[in-house]
Amino acid sequence: MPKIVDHAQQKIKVAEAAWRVIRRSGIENASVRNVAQEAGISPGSMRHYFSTQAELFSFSMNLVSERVNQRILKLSFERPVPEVARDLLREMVPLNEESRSEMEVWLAFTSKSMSEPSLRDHADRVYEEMRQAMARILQAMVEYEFASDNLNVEEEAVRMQTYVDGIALHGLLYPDRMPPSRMEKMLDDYLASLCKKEN
Amino acid sequence: MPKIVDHAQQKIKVAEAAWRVIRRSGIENASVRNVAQEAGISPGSMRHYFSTQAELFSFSMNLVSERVNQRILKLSFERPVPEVARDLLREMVPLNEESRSEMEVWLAFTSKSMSEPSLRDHADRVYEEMRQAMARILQAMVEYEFASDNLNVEEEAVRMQTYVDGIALHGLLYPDRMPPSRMEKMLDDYLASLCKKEN
DNA sequence: ATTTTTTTAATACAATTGTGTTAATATAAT
DNA sequence: ATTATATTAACACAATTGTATTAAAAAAAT
Repeated sequence: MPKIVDHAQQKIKVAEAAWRVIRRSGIENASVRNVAQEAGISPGSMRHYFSTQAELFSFSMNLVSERVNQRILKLSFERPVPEVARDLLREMVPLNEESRSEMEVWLAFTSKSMSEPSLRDHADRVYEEMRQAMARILQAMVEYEFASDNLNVEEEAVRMQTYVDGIALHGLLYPDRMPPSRMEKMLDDYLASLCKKEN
Repeated sequence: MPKIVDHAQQKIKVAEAAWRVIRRSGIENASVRNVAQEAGISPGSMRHYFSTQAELFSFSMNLVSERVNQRILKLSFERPVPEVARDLLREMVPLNEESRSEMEVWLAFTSKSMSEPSLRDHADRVYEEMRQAMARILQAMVEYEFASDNLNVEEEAVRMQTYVDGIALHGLLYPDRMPPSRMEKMLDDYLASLCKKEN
């Protein structure tokens, strides 16, 4: 009957507008009206897709992690494990404008999640998923004998995540001293250090 | 003549109230009125110490880094370099409630600084100071032959800072998997890796 | 005790916020 | 063309925001 618009697509359009507002002016300026204007629709209209601001934030935060997830799942796993590991880690630091944008927004949401339990749940879930992905690739490195079987996989996964997130944070905040080339080198060096037996 | 109150002390009292509000409810709720109430004074009264909210934020952010600085300067430097290095790094991660509180607030300000140039300047300055402190301790480790003189001090300082900030971030956000004991171990392991010659 | 000056309290104001409500519009099926 | 309905625009409302102003209160010097 009426004007059929892709509901899901429209929500994504609005969420991406929210990202742009957050990047440009901070999450404290991501008001309903500002996001609607950025999305090119009326504020009242936006309420049709997100009846509350909390919903919009939750959806926008979810969409960030989903995008990263999709890129990771799109990686080819039919390759030597070290190559897969390298590409996996590279998806978790801001190497290009797209991932940089996502991670700036992610940092804003993560920071807000410290005092917002609803966002906190999602942040924790994503943290766990990432850690598990890292544990799996480490396990594979051990099984294919690229890494020593002395390696404590679970413990190393936490260390890896800490290391990678440190690189990502500095890549975001201090890109002059931590440009993409430096991030890649630090990731490569780290993976190389894992490949030496008996570390 | 009139009621003499320690102006500087009062500003600190207000800034610390701002910290508590930021920790409890996020920086977006650190309004003039909320902070004044937390400090136990009237909103109009607070304007005598901070005529604008931007001033309050700037002062509060400065106070955080000053506290960390003061603790670092209070360290005894008349000791074996590796001990000094260990204690220096331990001041840069949330090992106790005091530093945890400071760093939670610091993360909030740092995150806000991404879209607030005024705060950004201070964040960058502190980043440089910390990196230089790390470079100095690394230089000392080389000079006293605890570390190989092959070590590129400036490059390693960036790596060290990235590593330490990663630990601090995970200590803040995921204290279950990154408790103080784990942070200490990761710092110790890192320093030990520097002490092996020819790395 | 009086005076001087800092500090506080109380209000005011326009702007912006999140959230509702309601009337108008546009679109696709009949 | 008519109709049914999804979509939009416009406005309303109370709450909160930063900032400003003004009168009351408090305290220390004389």
